[in-house]
Amino acid sequence: MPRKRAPGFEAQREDILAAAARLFADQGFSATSMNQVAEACGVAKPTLYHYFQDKQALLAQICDSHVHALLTLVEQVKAQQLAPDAQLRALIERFTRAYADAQAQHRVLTSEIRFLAEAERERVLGVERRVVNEFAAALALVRPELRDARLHKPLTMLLFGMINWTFTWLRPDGDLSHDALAALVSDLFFGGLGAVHAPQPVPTP
Amino acid sequence: MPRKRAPGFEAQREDILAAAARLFADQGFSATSMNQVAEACGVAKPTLYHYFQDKQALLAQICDSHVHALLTLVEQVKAQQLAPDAQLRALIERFTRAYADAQAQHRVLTSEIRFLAEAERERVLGVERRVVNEFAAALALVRPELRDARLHKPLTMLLFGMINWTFTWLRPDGDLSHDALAALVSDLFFGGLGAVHAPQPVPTP
DNA sequence: CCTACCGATCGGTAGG
DNA sequence: CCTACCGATCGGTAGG
Repeated sequence: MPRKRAPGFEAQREDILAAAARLFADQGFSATSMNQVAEACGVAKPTLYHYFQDKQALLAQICDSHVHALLTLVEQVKAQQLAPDAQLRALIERFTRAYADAQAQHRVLTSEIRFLAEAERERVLGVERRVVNEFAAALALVRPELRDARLHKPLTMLLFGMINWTFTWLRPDGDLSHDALAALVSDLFFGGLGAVHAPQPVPTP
Repeated sequence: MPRKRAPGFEAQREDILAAAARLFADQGFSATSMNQVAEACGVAKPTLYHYFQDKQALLAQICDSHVHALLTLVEQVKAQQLAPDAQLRALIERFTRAYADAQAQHRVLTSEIRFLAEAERERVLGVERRVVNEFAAALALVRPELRDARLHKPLTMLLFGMINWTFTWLRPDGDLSHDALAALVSDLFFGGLGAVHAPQPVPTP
C-alpha cells in the first residue's frame, strides 16, 4: 500500500530516466554510479533494477527515446509540405528548440552512445542516419547541385555541428535566447549555402 | 647500461601521452584504465607513475599541451599580418588541419576536460578563452558591426562547432579531404557572415 | 647506492 | 523496497 501517492510505475520510470540523463550528461556514463542515480531520484539502488535491467539499459532507453523524438520532429515538419527554404528553416528552428528542451538527453545521445553494446548502438545510429538523411534531402531541395557534388551530407553535418556544439557554450540564462540562436544559425547557414561552389560535379557513369 | 637504445625519458613520456590521448579519446577518461594505457605503450603500470604523478596528470598534460599548440597556431597566423578576410580564412584552414593532425588530443581537450580538477580545468579553459577571443577579434575585423551587435562570439562558437563536430562524422579515408573540408567551412562561414543581419545594435551608454 | 623498472598486491569501490 | 553482500577490477604503491 503506497504511503503518499499512487506509485505510478511509468512516472517513476520517467523520473529515473530524467535523473540518469542529467547525471550522464554532466559526468559521463562511466563516471556515474548507479548509487548516484538512485540518490538523485530518492530511491535505493536495488530499486533501479526493478525498472531497468542494468546500467546500459538506462542509457539505451535515453538514447532510443530521444533519437525517436528527433525523427518524429523531422516527420512533423515534412508533413507540413512547406516550400524548400521554409522547410529547412523550420527544421533548423525545431532542432535548436529540441536541444533547449531536452539538453541532457541530447548531450547523452551525442556523447555517450559509444558506451552502448553494438546492437543497441547500431539501432540508435540507424535512426540517427534517417534523421540526417531527411535533413540532407531537405537541403538538396534548396540547392540540388550540392547533392550532385556530394556536398549535401557534409553540409548537413556542419549544420548539426553548429547546433550540437552549443551545449559547450550557450548559457540558458545568457543574453542569447534559443530563438535568437535559431535565427542566427538559419541566417548563417542559408547565406553560406549561396556561397558554396560545387567544384567537381561528379558524373555518374 | 641500456640494452637496445638510449632510454630517452622525453621520448617515452611523449609515447605515453600519445597512447593515453588515443585511449581517452576513444573510450573516455573514466572508462580507460591505467593498465590499458600501460599496455598500449608496452610498459608495466608502475612505469607510468615514474613519468606522471597520477591519471589526472596525464589528462592535464594532454589538454595543456594541445590548447597551447592551438594558441601558438593563432599567434602564428596573427604574426603574418594578413588582411582581415585572409586572416580569418587562414585561421579556419589551420584549425581544420590541426584537428586532422591531432585528432585524439583535440577530442580529449573538448570532451574530457570536465574530469580535471578545478585548478587545472580553469587553467586550460583560460587558454581556450584566449584562443576564442583571438578568433572573435579576427571575425570582428571582417564584420565590425557584428561585434557591436554582440554576435561575434556566438558566431565564433558556431564556427568552432562546425570544425569540432567533424570528429563524429568525417572519415579520414573518406572522399572529403581535410583540405576540401577547410575550403567548405570557409566558403560556408564567409558566405553566411554576409547574410547575418545585426538586428539590435546595442548602444553602450 | 642510484636510476629505472617489474611482479605482486594494497585499500576502496564499482556494478549487480 | 532496504540491508547486506559477492566477484572483479579500479587507481596507486609496496618491496626487491
